[in-house]
Amino acid sequence: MTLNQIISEDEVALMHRYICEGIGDTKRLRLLYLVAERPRNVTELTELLDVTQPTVSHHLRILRERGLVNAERDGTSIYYSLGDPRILEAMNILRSFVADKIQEAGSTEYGVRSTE
Amino acid sequence: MTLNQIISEDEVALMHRYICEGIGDTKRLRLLYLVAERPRNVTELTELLDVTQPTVSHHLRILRERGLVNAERDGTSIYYSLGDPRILEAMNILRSFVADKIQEAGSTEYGVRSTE
DNA sequence: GTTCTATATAGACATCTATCAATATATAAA
DNA sequence: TTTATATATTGATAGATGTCTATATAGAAC
Repeated sequence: MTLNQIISEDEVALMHRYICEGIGDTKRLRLLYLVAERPRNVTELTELLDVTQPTVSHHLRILRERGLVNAERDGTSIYYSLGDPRILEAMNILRSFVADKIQEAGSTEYGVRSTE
Repeated sequence: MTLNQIISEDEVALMHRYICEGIGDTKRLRLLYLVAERPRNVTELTELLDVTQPTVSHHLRILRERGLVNAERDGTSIYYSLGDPRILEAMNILRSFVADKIQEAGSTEYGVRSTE
C-alpha cells in the first residue's frame, strides 16, 4: 500500500477502527495527550480525568488494543505511554487546523461548550 | 496558543468537537478521502457510499460545519471539496501508522471485518 | 406560473457506547 | 496465608447518533 494510491474501502474501515474509534471520545483524546507528555499510571490518569477508575481502564483498553498507547507494569501500577510518535504528530497538525478555525470564528459561534 | 504548550481541557474539547466528531464515522472518513481526490457533488457521493442521499447530506453537513469540507453550488448541484490540506496530511500520517500496525499483526488478528 | 432535478431538513427508530457500581484479578507486604 | 493496593472485567443503563422515510427547499428549463 502506498499513500499515493486511492484509498480503498477496506483501508478506510481499518483507519476508522484504529484511529477514529480510538480517538473518537473526549476522554481518550485527553488520555493520549496526557500520556504523550510522560508515562502515567491509571491512578494518576483517573485523578486527572474526572471519571471513575473502571471508565479510565475501559478507555485505556481501547487505546491499547489499537497500539495508540503502550502499557508497562511496575509493581502493582501500570504505566501507559504513547504508542507511536506519529499519533502526536498527526494530532498536532489537526490541532493547528482547529486553532485557525477558532480564530476565524472569533471564538464565538462554535466555541467551548459550557459543561459536558 | 502554541503547540508546545500543554493542551488544556478546553482545547481538547474543541479538538474533539471539530476533528473527532467530524471524522468519527466510517462514511465521513470515506467522504473526506473522496472529496480530497477531487470535488464531487452529492449525487456522485451518494452513488459511491451505499447509503441514502439524506444520510450523505447529513454527513456532509457535519463535515461542513467543522470546515473539514467546503461546499460550492454549481446550478442545482453542490460540489464538495476538502476544507484544508492539513486534514489529508494528518490522515495520511495516521494511515501510515495503521498500515504498520496491520503489517505487525500479520493482517489477521485485527483485520478487516467481513461486513458491516 | 409548472415541472424536473438536486440537495437539505424533520422526525422516528434502532444501534452503539460511555458511564457507573460491583466484582475479579494481580502484585506486594506482612 | 492474609491484607492492602492497583488495575481490569462484568453487567446494566442512559444518552448519543447513524440511518431511514417523508417532506421541504432551491435552481433550471419550459
